[in-house]
This record gives sequence, structure tokens and C-alpha cells, in this order.
Amino acid sequence: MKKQGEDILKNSALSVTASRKRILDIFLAADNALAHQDIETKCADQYDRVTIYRTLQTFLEKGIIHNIPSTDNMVRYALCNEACITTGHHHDNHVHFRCDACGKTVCLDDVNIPAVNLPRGYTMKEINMVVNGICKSCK
Amino acid sequence: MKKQGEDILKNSALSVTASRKRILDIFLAADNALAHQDIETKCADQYDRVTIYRTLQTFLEKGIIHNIPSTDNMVRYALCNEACITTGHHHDNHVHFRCDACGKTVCLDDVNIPAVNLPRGYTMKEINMVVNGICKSCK
DNA sequence: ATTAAGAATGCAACTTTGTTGCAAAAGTAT
DNA sequence: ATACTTTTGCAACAAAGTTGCATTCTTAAT
Ligand SMILES: [Mn+2]
Ligand SMILES: [Mn+2]
Ligand SMILES: [Zn+2]
Ligand SMILES: [Zn+2]
Repeated sequence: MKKQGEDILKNSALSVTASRKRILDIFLAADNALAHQDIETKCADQYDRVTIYRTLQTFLEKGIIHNIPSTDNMVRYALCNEACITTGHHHDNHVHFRCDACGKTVCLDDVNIPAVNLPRGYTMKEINMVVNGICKSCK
Repeated sequence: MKKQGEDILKNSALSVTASRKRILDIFLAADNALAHQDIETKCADQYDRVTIYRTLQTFLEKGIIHNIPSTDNMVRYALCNEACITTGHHHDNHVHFRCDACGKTVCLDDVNIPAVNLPRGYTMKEINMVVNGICKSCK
């Protein structure tokens, strides 16, 4: 096949450009969530920093990637599942895990975020859960 | 009384300085979590930016404040409860809420984070939950 | 109250991160 | 192949964060 990246772009009605394909490939090859910086390290020699910013923004809006909150000012991004890509909006209701040992952040796709009861008057739109600890590779 | 801020500093074995008192006062008066920038806006004329960075770092380490993850590269800080201050490490297992309308982030101190089952091999140390939506003031 | 030791602050210089406008280049549809 | 639209790179900038060091402030002991 070898055109998965291109397919994703076409399905999202995005024009197929070298930088977008490259950045998608980086995500497809990654086993953990990536910060802007990680991507820049991998391809700043080929593509401009600004292009990376704009590409990530575009991917976010199209439901190709989702972002993961952090307390270190390093928002990380990971590929979405099919549902987000096809519907064009996000359904990423899984837990994220940040390993204190290796520093990797991963999507726990099989772990759903449990329900939570908000006080009267609050309306929930999105929910995010990030767990810190030791991952299964580092334990 | 009027010495709550000073008491917190003393209980944490921190020397009592004007900037620390001021920053604590800002937190004590706030009804929502504050980013570095918010604090800077309120007192950059009196205290150096670097001092604010270092003070927040110190307060974090002493369990005086905790930080709240975000996807907008604006980590926010809020006062901890007694338990963190007295023990010197964090027990902030409550849910945080970010209002899409007013932009405020608040601690829902009464809403505990529900338990979550991690896959085999993962060890949990900390857990963070942030909910987005409309707060009770904006609804 | 003085003083000495240690801690915190301010400043300068710097690095990193993120934003914007615009011209050139590349992609898409005809 | 052409015209139209979108994306990219560049430059210039603004904002955010870091570090070393001299000065000032706190604290605790005299
Ligand atoms: Mn994820
Ligand atoms: Mn909180
Ligand atoms: Zn790990
Ligand atoms: Zn609100």
C-alpha cells in the first residue's frame, strides 16, 4: 500500500503536500505522542518551523490528530482513530499516560474515561484525563 | 488576622518576602486558577518576571499551589488545600473545569476524580482530569 | 540592636517558542 | 497547459522562559 498518509489527507479534503505527508508519516511511525519540538527535530532541516505549526493546526481542525494537555508547556499530539477522521470532529475519550521514567506519553485507547458528576449548573463538552506513573516498558 | 499568607510561608519553612506575600495574596483573592501571565499582569510593575517564575516554582515544590494541565500552553496554578501544605506533597485529586465562555479554570474541590483501571504493567502515581464546557456563572 | 551567613531578588543577556504578512512555489481542477 | 487556489518559506517580530551574577533582604545568633 504505502499510501496511508495520502489517503488520510484526501479523506480530509486536504491537498497532498510533501510536508503534510512527511509529518503524517512521523506520526504513523511514532509509538508515543509528539510535541511540536519532536517533529521539528525530525524535519526542521526539510521544512520550515512555521509550516509545522500550521500543519499541526490543520490536522487538529480536521480531526487527524488530537492534543494532550500537560503541565510542562509541551502540548503533545497523537493520531486520532478512524471515527475522528471520518466525522471530522473529535471522539478521543480515552485516557492518556505519561511515564515519569521514559518521558513518553501514550494513548491508552482501550481505557475509557470514567463518567464524572459535575455540580449543578456545569455543562460538560470535553473531558481529558492524564495519568502519570511508570509505563509497562519501564517498570 | 490578615496574616494568612505569612502563615503559609512560615509553615512551609520559606522566608517571608514581599513578593511571596504579594503572590500568595493574589492567589488567596482569586476565584479561579491563574497562569504565570495573570500574575505578571497584576504585579510586574512591582516584581521582576524572573522572581515570579521562581516563586511559582517554589510554591509548587512546597505544596502551596498545584498546576493544572492545558492544551493552550498556559499552565495554570491554584492554591492547594491544607493537606498539601502540611504534608509538603500533593493530594489534589479533584476535577478541574475550564469554561469555554468566560475562560476561567476552577478547582471543583468537591468532585473527586473517579477510579480508572490501567492496563497490566502500568503504575499510577498522579492523575489529572480537566473538563471543558460551560460553567455555572455563564450558563 | 548588630552582625554574619545564607537566601531571594533584579538585571542583563540570551535561548526558545509562537505569530503574522507577504511573495514565491506547489497543488488542483478544467 | 492554464488559471485559480492553497500552501510554503522567509523575514521580522513578539512573547515566554532560562541562567549567571552582583546586590539586597531575611533570619538567626550574638
Ligand atoms: Mn490519545
Ligand atoms: Mn485544583
Ligand atoms: Zn516509560
Ligand atoms: Zn464561565
